[in-house]
Amino acid sequence: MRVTVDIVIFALRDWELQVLLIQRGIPPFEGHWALPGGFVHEDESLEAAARRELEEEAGVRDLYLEQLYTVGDPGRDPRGRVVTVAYYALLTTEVALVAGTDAGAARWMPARKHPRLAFDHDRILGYALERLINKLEYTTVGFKLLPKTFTLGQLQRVYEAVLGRPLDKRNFRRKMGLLGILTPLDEYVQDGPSRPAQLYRFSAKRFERLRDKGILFPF
Amino acid sequence: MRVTVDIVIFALRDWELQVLLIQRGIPPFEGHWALPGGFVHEDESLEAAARRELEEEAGVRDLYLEQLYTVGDPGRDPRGRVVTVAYYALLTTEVALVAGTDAGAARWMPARKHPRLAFDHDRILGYALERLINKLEYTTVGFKLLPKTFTLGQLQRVYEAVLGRPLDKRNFRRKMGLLGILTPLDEYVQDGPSRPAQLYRFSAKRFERLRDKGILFPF
DNA sequence: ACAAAAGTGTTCGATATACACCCATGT
DNA sequence: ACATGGGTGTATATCGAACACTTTTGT
Repeated sequence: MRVTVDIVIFALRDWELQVLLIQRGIPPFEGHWALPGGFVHEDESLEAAARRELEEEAGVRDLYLEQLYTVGDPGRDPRGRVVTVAYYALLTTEVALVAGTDAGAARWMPARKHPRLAFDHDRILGYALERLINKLEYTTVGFKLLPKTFTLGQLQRVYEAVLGRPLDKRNFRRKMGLLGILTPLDEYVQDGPSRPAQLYRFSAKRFERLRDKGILFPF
Repeated sequence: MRVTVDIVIFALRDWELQVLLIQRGIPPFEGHWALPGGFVHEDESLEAAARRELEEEAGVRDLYLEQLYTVGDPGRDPRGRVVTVAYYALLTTEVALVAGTDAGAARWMPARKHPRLAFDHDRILGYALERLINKLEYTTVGFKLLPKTFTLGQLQRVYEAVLGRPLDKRNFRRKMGLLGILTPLDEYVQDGPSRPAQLYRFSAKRFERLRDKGILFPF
């Protein structure tokens, strides 16, 4: 029985949630778009296989990676029995700028509006999106889509892009402030003709402390 | 690469959350307790394999089954590379009374207090317990541990057993009542010397309606 | 009579939501 | 001057947590 890993690679591009897809060059589903992935080697863990594929097919390392679901129906791959462990990955906005530029067949597409995918990859992508939305609300995955420092406006745009709906600026800032997991920096950036915005960074230490006290949610 | 399914079978016995474990008769880990499981056949789906093992090793059918996580580190099985898809199952209290009585090596043990398990099954069991606790709060898995009709006292004991802490009776009843997914029956049962308790059943239709309106949470 | 579980409301604090204006900057 | 995003507070509704007594039955 052959085992593969497929990866749903999410990133924010132009403040839209997108996924990196690969156009298949060989049958089955030749010409169709599909999730990047490949076979698991005999001597590597499932996660190592996923990271290797990420580097080979998207040219990225050091990102957030989480196992999603395993599909293995007989007949899902016309070539024979294949069990696929699906992962999803989150890229920061800077990394996403260079990801997938090597492989000619790779392309970013909107996560909610994309062509029919090969195999059962539509289902996997839908499930990944659902999981990401849920995790956004009770974990800190949102920060994984941004660089180390960011403005509150950028952070809110991440949440809006993933959730797919607008959020109230004042409520969003109050909630983030109450969590106490953001450290303001003495730096300001400006993007376009507007008032400069203060930079923040995610404070993992404070987050761990809160989580251990049971104030926040487990991962 | 060989693929197996292992199943964490939960049930309430004596109002305690227990798991069904199997004592291994052959190396490796001979004599150790382990999760029931076995190899996936070439022509069956992962879930079908899990259901087959449930019937073979525990003698149960028609239960709640949900995929949990997939482990596949090289070296986790000394016999060679094995990728294991873990599931967890919920048995109703009546079914649990007969489960595992055929296989001599099967035994129910408390979910939170059990011997060291073979392979990495301790981790899998811990993860299953965590998942069950989380799902209890935003889904209706709690009902899967009870027969079709039940009293509110029994339902509360299910929640307390899974969560591992006592709940306030009035708050519990009010919350359940507000959800509007319980249908009272014109039947009463009595267990011991006390006032008879009204029977209820879970109303899946109302639940679906609420969920579709976004009032309840997605599965 | 008493033991044991069923049944029933109110108060309070915390949390989520709705909502509008001034500020700093580039053009 | 104006367009653009940054930054700030209050009022209200909703939800979760704490808390005690009466009822019905078997022994």
